[in-house]
Amino acid sequence: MSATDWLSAPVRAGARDRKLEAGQTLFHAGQRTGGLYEVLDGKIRLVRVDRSGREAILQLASAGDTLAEASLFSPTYHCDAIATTEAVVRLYPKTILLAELKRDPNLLEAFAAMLARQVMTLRTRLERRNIHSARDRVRHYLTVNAKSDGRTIALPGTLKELAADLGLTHEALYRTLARMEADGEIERSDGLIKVRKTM
Amino acid sequence: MSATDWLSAPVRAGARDRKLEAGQTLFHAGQRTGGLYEVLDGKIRLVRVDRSGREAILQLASAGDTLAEASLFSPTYHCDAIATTEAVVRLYPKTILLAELKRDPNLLEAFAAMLARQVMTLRTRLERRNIHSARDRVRHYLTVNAKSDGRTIALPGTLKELAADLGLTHEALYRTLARMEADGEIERSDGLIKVRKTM
DNA sequence: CGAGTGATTGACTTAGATCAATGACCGTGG
DNA sequence: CCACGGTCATTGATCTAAGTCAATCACTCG
Repeated sequence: MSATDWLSAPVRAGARDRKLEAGQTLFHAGQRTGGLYEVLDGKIRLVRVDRSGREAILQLASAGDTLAEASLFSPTYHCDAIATTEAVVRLYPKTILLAELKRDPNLLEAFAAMLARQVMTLRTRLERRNIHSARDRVRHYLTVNAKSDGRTIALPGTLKELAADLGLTHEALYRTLARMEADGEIERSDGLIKVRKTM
Repeated sequence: MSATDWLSAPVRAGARDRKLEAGQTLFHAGQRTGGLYEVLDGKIRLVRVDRSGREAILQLASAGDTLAEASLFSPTYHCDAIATTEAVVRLYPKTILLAELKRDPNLLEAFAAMLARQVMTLRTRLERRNIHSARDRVRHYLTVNAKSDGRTIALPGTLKELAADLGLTHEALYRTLARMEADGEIERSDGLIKVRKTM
């Protein structure tokens, strides 16, 4: 389920961990690419900085996320990576990883499959952001993430995290869920949401 | 630059085009996967339908977009694909494509590279949606899409399309650009936007 | 020339952001 | 063992930016 479980033993063996202080730079634009990073702890932000010093965040990676996949296929980085908090990252060096991908077609296929899945879920999340109403956005999340029974949804983390994922403030999400529950559209119990039968 | 220029000649040779009327189904969930689709004309929506018949759009694919990459690695589809308008799609059959990917590591690498790039741009667009202010969202777009001079941005299509990409109504975008121009932050000329030097 | 679309601006409304406060819970260190 | 700091969950009040509705002008295309 994790973003890196497709990696083979030889690649894992070559991994190196690195600890970063808050504010420390992991790499910057123009630098030679090192490989694939996995965030083990903390938060790393990938940013592009324009002439006037404004930062545009390209990705905010938290524990479990992977970063700079595209850098595997590029000689240099095109953005800066900076630790937003104290953080630990794991580097799978490009040389080993690319060699392994070349040597082992199954690994490459697993890599491609993982990327394809990511593309799919990212597109879905982006599509969800096109929905303006908070309630409909929650409904979209619920129908997309329902288990096989089509009714039950397990919340992966806190509601605050879900709110961030949905692009809502946590207050807005709390209110929306409260209203949906009051209207009998959903039922809540600890980490679960059940959608009531709509007839 | 197109989403399919990584495809090799043998794969292209096996492609088949198909025309769809508006409302017609391309495939539905549970059906055996056919391969990789490219939208040549019109719009196709990928939807998951819940018990009560509500549709949740997973992707809205327009001409030039590719769809169902992940289905290459799955035996059955997990959503429905329906033509929203009259449309033409090109199918690169799974059997040929997978065989070619297996046979030709360079092709597989090109495929992975394309997917990795897509992941990157999708993440960037998603990150942009986390910005609430219309003006800051436009600024994010401008800094991310600036040419090498860091000032000039070529608009790929119409402003309406850009507005949709940014997750704004076209009115909101027009107003925001007008205000930014009035404030001297940008200059506009036909299909170009220039960011004024900020000191 | 009329239909269709993009660009633009105005007026009005509202949903969600923002600010603020509270209670529950949890781990921890004295 | 308990007080304390921290975070999550929740709700209230207020405000505003962006959505919605609407009208106009410029263009293009058949």
